Amino acid sequence: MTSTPLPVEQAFAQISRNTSDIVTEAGLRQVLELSQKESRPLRVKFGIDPTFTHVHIGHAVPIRLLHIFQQLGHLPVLIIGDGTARLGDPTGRNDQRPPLSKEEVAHNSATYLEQIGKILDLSSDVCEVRYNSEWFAGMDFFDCLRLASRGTAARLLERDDFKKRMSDNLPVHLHEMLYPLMQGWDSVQVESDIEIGGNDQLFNLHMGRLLQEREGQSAQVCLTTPLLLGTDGRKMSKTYGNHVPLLAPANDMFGKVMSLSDEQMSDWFRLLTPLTDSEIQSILEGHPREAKGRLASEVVSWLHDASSAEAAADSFKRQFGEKKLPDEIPECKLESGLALANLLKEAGLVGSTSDARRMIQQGAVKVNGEQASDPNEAIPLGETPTLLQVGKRRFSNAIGV
RNA sequence: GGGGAGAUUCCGGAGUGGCCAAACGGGACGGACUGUAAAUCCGUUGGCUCCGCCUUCGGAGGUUCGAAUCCUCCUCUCCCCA
Repeated sequence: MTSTPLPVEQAFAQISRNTSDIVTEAGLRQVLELSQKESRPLRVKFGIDPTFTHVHIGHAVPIRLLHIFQQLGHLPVLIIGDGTARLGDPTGRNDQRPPLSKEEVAHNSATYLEQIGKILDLSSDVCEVRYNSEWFAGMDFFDCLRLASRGTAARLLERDDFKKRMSDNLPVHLHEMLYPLMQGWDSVQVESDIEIGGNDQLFNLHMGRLLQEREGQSAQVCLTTPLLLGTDGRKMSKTYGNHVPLLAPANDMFGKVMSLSDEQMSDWFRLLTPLTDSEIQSILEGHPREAKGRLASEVVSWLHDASSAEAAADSFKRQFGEKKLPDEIPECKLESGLALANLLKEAGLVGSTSDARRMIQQGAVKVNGEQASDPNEAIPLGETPTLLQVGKRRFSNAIGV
């Protein structure tokens, strides 16, 4: 993955295109120059807490920046926060995170690496993966006190979410205040030259600088990436259902990107594809549907591969553009003569017979292409598959047993 | 140590004896339309042997013809004062 180093200014431009804050720009130029002069790869830290299992495409933005560094010949240092996860990052939250069990943390860590591996080359010669329990697990109470003595209450209370909670009379727990210090301590431990984080991480990133200086290291450069909004333009979040999971199958991922609202396209192009600004510009001047199709193809070929992207684009066009059947319809073997509502449930197309009845009532159900209206109709099944369809996206070929 | 608030259907959050399978918002799903799984509009959103029946409102009991709503105990959350 290592390539010949780019001139500093070129690298700088490529990096800054994908960041929202750079602390400091001069510092960034300086480490890039130093790295080139000493031909030493920069240690670029990125920490994630394994607090949940599904990584989505919004999380991919900083990881993609990490990958850009990797391609420039630098060394990503991935910190799996199995220590900090036990505490939980209070950033942006107005309540405490529930503490996670050891088992949950271990499970989440494993799924994280799988997902991140889609974006970043995790081979040990081009990437360093560290678990921060490595240094936190062995600290005793006096070590904690020593760490705590590095920060001041006033400084920690500058944080927005702490400040807000204090003024709203919501609790701010002592251990939460230690979180930024822990993240900063990670930087000291891995001697990072640069740390990347989402743009809500700036405060925590700064702690790394502070602690590194106290320990006699040079302060890391902090880079934050812009926030990628969800498909509907709101903050990307699972509860809004507006995210794209990194592990989504190609067809699904393609469709999800196609459901992006038009206004989001330009950001998504910039933050998720390698296209240049002028290329993006000209794509956006064309038809929005074509542009979105291009975006979807780019994203799918990035996270899957080019041929899946092509296949996904084809089947999307066929299924939704021309309203034809998808190319693969799952089969199920069922008893012949069941009432339609029960048949749909057995085929797994609906969650319950009540649900089936509702769908039929709403005109969503087709049997062999014919709209069905009677939930009690007995459906004979034979060796020739009977095509069951619920809505535009649920299909099954039923065969009698 | 003292005082107070609360646990509701996927989520948030109404409801404080019958009109409650439970408002409203979010999410999800369906239909129409289209430029697409955009946008917009309309509708659905506990289960079943479905014009009727069954099980839900933290857990266990109790009062009542009738309880998400009242009482008792339990579990768990949260706030304020000290």
